[in-house]
Formats: sequence, structure tokens, C-alpha cells
Amino acid sequence: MKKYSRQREMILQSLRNRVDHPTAETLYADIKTQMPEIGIATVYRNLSDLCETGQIVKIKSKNGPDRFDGNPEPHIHFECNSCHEIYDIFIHDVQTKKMDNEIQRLAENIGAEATNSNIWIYGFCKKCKLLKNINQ
Amino acid sequence: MKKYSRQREMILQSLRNRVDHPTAETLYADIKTQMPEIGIATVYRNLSDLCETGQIVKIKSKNGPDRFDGNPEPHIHFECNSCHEIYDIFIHDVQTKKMDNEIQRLAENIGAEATNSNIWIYGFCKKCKLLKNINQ
DNA sequence: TATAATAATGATAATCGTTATCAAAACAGG
DNA sequence: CCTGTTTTGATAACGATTATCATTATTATA
Repeated sequence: MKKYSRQREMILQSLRNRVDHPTAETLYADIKTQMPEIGIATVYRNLSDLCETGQIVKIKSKNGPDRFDGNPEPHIHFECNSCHEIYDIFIHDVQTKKMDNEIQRLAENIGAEATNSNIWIYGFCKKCKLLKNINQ
Repeated sequence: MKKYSRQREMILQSLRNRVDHPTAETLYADIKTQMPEIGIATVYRNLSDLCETGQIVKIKSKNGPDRFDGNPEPHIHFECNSCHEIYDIFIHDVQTKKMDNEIQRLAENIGAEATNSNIWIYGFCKKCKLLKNINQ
């Protein structure tokens, strides 16, 4: 039976209080300032558990270690080709529903049943787009 | 200047001759039967090179090592929640164009410029869907 | 509230996937 | 062929993550 732990609660809250998508190490360093006794294994362990219960989401960026997202609500991820920062793109419920239907139809093309989906967009973020235009 | 190599050619052809999305290790084991002297480092090295030139695509599945796709044409990936197999879903050019427009519009929501995108669908594949229905 | 059962922790060893190193072999241009 | 450059294969090194295990924290029950 699952037991409460101060550490797990701290990890969940820390992640929810951020708007970025930190790695386990980043989150660990952050939490260590408030809870110096915490170990890195505890962070990895709880991040896995929280993913399994659907409270957070693990996201695999193009390179580098896995990242985590404290918002389990479906949304789109944008990764910048230049600075590799990850941004969220939220869409309205109506549009989400429309997309879900489309996704379901696509899965049926191969006789499968879709439960969820994941959309990544790559390109140049606002900042890097400007820089790119200046430098040329 | 880039030079031809028997090994790179073999890796590219082996990957193209498959319909699945093998890991570097799987591909290595496969190639080793025909080219026993090949080393694993050569496989990793060339897979990276082939990705950089856009001849193949690296795909990051939910867990486990990276996988590779010999088809660089844009298409959708489906991963089964049960057997973890990855399947391709192809869509028509018209639909692709429509989606690209939508993706571009979404990127503009955060002031970004999209260059490409990636869609993953998760769920139960044809086989596992049937098994699931039998067992309940 | 004390006790007992069990789950979670933190330190760290082990593992896994991948990349770096480097001497030897393969390739390409003259 | 000869020469310069790239690629190779063996393997060491690395970074991220998981496993192990004795200790500590949490929870149910007496």
C-alpha cells in the first residue's frame, strides 16, 4: 500500500510551481536548497511513480536527459531548434475534441484503438527567430 | 570531405529493408550476420550521420533505447501500450498540407516559427486490442 | 499512545545506452 | 601506386537511470 512521503509531495509541488520542463537533476538541485537531506535516487523514484499515476508527464527531448512536465492536461510541446528550450502550446477544448476525433480516425487506419496522443512542434522560438533575422 | 563506406551503406540498406523501428543493437545484431567484422561503434556513428543528413530518422520511444526509422518521409507513429511495438500511419499529401498549416498556426500562438512536427499516437494495436477483449 | 508491519529513504554500486579515443585499415585524387 | 584524409573496430569513458540494502518514516492496530 502506497504511503505518503514528504519528499514525494515536495517533488510534485516543486514541479507544479515551475513553468519550464526540468530534468531530474535540475529539480534535485532546486529541492536540495529546501530539503538538503534528499537523495537523487528519491527524486528519480518519485518522478517515475508520479508519472505512473498520471500526476506528471515524462517528456523525451531530442537530446539530453528526460524532462518532466508538472501539467498532465493535454497540450502541445514546442522545442526550439536553436536554444532547445521547450514551450507549451495550449489549445481550446473544442479544438482538442476535434483533434481527438482525428487521432481516433488515424488509429483506425491500422486497426488500432487510440488512448492518447502527443504532438511535438520543432522550429525557432520567438527569441531565436529574432536573433536569426538580425544575424543575417 | 565525406567518404563512402561499405558499413554506412549496409546500415542504410538494412534499415530501409525493414518495416519496423529497430534499436542500434538490433540493427547491429542483424548486420553482423552478413558483416561479422562490424563494430557497434560504427553502427552508432553511422546512424547519427545518417540522421544528420536526413536519410533516416531517430525516434525516441517512451522507454528503452532510441529507435531508428528508415523512412524519412513525414508520417505518424503509433506505439502500443501493451506490446510497445511501433507502427507507421501514413496520411495523404492533402491532409499533410492541411496539418502543416494547422501546426504553423499553433506555433504562431507563441510567436514561434515551425519547421517540422512529430505526432505520436498511443493506444492498443490491432493484435493487443483483440487479446484485451478476449481476456475480459 | 506504543507497537508492529511495511513502505520509503539516502548512499552508493551497478547497469545501460551511447560517445570518445586512437592505432590500423579503407578510400579517393593525383 | 602514393599520399592525405576519413572511417573503422576495440574498448575505455561517460552520463543518466535503476537496483540494492540497511536505516528511517509512515500507518494501522492494539
